[in-house]
Amino acid sequence: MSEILKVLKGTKDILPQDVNMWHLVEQKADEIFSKYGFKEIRTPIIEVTELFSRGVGDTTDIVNKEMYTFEKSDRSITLRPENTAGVVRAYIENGMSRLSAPVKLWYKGPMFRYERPQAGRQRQFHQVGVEMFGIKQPTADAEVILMATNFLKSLGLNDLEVEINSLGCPKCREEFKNRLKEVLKPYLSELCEDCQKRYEKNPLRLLDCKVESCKKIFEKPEIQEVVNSDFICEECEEHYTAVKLYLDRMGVKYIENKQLVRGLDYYNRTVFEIKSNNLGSQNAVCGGGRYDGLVGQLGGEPTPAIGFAMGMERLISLIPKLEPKKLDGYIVSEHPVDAFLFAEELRHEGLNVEFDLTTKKFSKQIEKAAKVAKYALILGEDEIANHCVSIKNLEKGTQITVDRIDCIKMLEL
RNA sequence: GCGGGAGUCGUCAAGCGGUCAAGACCUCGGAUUGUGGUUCCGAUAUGCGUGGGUUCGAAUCCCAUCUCCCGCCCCA
Repeated sequence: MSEILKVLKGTKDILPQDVNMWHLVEQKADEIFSKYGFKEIRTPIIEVTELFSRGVGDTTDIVNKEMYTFEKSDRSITLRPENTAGVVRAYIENGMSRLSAPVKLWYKGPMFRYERPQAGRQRQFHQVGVEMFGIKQPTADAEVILMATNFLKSLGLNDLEVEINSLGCPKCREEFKNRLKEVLKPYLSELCEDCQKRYEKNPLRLLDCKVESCKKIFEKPEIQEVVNSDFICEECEEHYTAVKLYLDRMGVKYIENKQLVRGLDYYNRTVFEIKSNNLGSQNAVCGGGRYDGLVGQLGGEPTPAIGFAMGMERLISLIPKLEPKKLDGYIVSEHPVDAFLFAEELRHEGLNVEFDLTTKKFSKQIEKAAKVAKYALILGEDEIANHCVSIKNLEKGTQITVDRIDCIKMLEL
């Protein structure tokens, strides 16, 4: 197969037989998010590169090695690797801070990351996500998490686990980082290469290293003490406790996971993930958290905010396949003009109808009808002469002949 | 970016150095000249991811490359 006949690595065609799954996810997103007052927003797929380096954070892998970036008329442009930065940009640029808080937005669409593809990970993938601006109270955190679980339930996904954690605010997190670095300093040379990098870049990520030798070091009592200490300040603690209380009252089951550290720099306080055991190693279907500093950091009025994103491919892989939809009717006739006219008539009435464009033999047309439609609509000599149609129910095998005017009523039954 | 496995018709697959590359499903045509989903017959890979090499001979061996899968990393 020549190069031009292959999709690019890490990209996929979404084929007709799977599109109904995508529609289902999109339609449920619209339905559920609307119930909570979220409005859809569509932002461009390309943005100025700096939006991501400043927004997502230039210590992250996403920005450092995974962006599709190119130059055009002296500007550095990037295919969005995620959509929070873009939505925040739109929020600021369109003056949405003047709107009455909360401003609740949701989006869906393709994202691009130059990564090594594997199960549940593509270079072009799709996310549905939400962002809520202007509410610092823990009710916002709880509402967003609750909505995420309800959305997943509406797709029939029940055996998922919600994990939550609090990263504290910049102040208390900084203190924690320093304490962590201090206690790890003596072992720095024993840590794996990645951890040594993380030590400088993002010490919080050290905690979920999978290398055995690192794990052993982290098990040392003096380190465990720091890891398990409740480093977050009183205000953050209060916020976190309230979030958990609301979740408890709303019946949302969750697991607290102190190791849960999201990879994007902008998060603070509440972070959460929703995981499935049926996804292999890329097991998160949803990830999100609070990012109170981002709007200000990008040049807007400081505005608290919280959101999440879900991987649509991962969602769809968890949903049982839907049966493809059949046509309402397939017109069987050896007289193309009559078939054509009748098909159009029915289409105008809102029915999905096809007829045989090649005028094959009668029995072949019936066979085709049985494959693609619920009813065969037979227009033979007699029917044409009497302006009627024979309707054959292809599941039951029954057949009746009616006046064409009554056909639509019959099909709707 | 780093490890491991795999690539034979649209799909699932047999073949593992020596005729014409099994078979099944799908698709198409016929048996059936106005009635299908059962049955029967027939068609469909000068080709075995791609490019080199070894050999009298290669889908089968070797090298490279691409892609997919699994793990690491990272994340949705």
